[in-house]
Amino acid sequence: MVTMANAQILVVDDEPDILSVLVYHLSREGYRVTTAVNGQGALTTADADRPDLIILDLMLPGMDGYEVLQRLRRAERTNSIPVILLTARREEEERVKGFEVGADDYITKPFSARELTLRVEALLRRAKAEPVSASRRISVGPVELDREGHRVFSEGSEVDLTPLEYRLLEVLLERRGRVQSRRQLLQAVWDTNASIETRTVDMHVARLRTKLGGAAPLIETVRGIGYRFRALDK
Amino acid sequence: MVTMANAQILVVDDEPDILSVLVYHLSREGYRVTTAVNGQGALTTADADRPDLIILDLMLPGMDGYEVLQRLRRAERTNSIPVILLTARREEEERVKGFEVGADDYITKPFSARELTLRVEALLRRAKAEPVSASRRISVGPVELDREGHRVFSEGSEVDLTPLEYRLLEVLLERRGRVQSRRQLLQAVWDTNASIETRTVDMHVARLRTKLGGAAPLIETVRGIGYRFRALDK
DNA sequence: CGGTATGGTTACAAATGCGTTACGATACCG
DNA sequence: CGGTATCGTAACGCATTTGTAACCATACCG
Repeated sequence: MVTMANAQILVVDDEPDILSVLVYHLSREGYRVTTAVNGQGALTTADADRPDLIILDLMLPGMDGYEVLQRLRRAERTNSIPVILLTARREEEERVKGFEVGADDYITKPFSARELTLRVEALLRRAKAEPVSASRRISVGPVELDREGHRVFSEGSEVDLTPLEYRLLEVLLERRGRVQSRRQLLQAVWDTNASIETRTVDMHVARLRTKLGGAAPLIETVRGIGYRFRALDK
Repeated sequence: MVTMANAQILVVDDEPDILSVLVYHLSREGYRVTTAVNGQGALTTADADRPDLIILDLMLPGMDGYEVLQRLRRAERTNSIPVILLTARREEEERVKGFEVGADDYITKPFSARELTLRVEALLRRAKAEPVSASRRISVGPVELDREGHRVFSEGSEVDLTPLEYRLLEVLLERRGRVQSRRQLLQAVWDTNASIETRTVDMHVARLRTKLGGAAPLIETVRGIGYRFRALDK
């Protein structure tokens, strides 16, 4: 199976054994693999090579995985690259923290080769399928957006949005699962570099949230970074 | 080639020579042909026989071709019959006036048999194909639009619309459920890119709304975007 | 535990969009 | 040639939308 052939993957781990296992499996699947053994190297390589996916161990000497992820997410060149966190700890707390900082998926050690490739494939597929920009209808979880009719539904019933809220939701849905910085959202929603406070984004996100309703927050806050629409479907 | 075999064509001309030539060529192509030699006869025959096509000479004794055409268009039973105007004059002005009154095509004398049959075939084909793409009758909620009769009904009773209002409604109905920007409507209703203010659309939408009546607004405003006819049925 | 940063929430003035009315221009008709 | 219908534009006012500031709640940090 040559699913997402030729995708480039950056693997970050300081333990040689794990690193070599990862490289072996991924290469065997046909991926181009680059490596880094610490946070600084990971950031440099990510910025330079712009890999399609990053597999990041949380336990690193010096700068730990969370911080690496945070920095990746802060930089616009790298903040939309899917990241899989790798950790020995299975605790719920870790997962939550990881997702909050902007991870896309999680693998706990020990892992099977099958699990690894499945998750890698899933993420690459999602990233590739992302350009739904042209589709007439976007449907994510309980939210539906009908472009032709310019209407939005949440759990079946129509939601009345202002033009700006509509655009904001549209952008978030198009880029669901990926953290968007306030500046990115400003650029996408408010078009050109309008001189608008980044805090204004918060406002409209809040309004959107209440209008969309629902118990679980569909639009998640990634502290220090920005916002992200939960990737539920697929 | 027996393209649109068995179609019935009414030929209206007062000059025996031309009339016989027309009848000859058309009969040879397999069409059923009836004739009239003046306006009054043309109208009577058209109303009685409901031909599939009318070839109408502009120069007629008494009631001239324009008037015949105008009357054909006003009568519900005949106003959707394709008409080819026949004239000796090639002037642009004549063509324009003819099309304005509702002609579908134009043939200038002298004409070749080939030109005649080509145009006849083209029109018949178009008329026949039409009901496939555009139905003769659109019915959405309480509103009915009858293309044949060029009439509009709201909750059963007829509504008197100006030509422009009719066209606007037609476009909105055809694209019901989809938002149309003012610019899109301008293009669709006013045809060519006439230099018309987008706000003018609002005007006519407002007029349409009041004429259509009804409690719930059938034509919805999508703030910042345009208008949309409510998609009720299906 | 305070203190600080970050995000959520509320309030409000300014800007914008739209419905409406009025009116002039033009075409059509008797 | 006056009368009528149709249409495009301008102008006014109301309602909604929206950006900002201010204040409150919570998370993070030592």
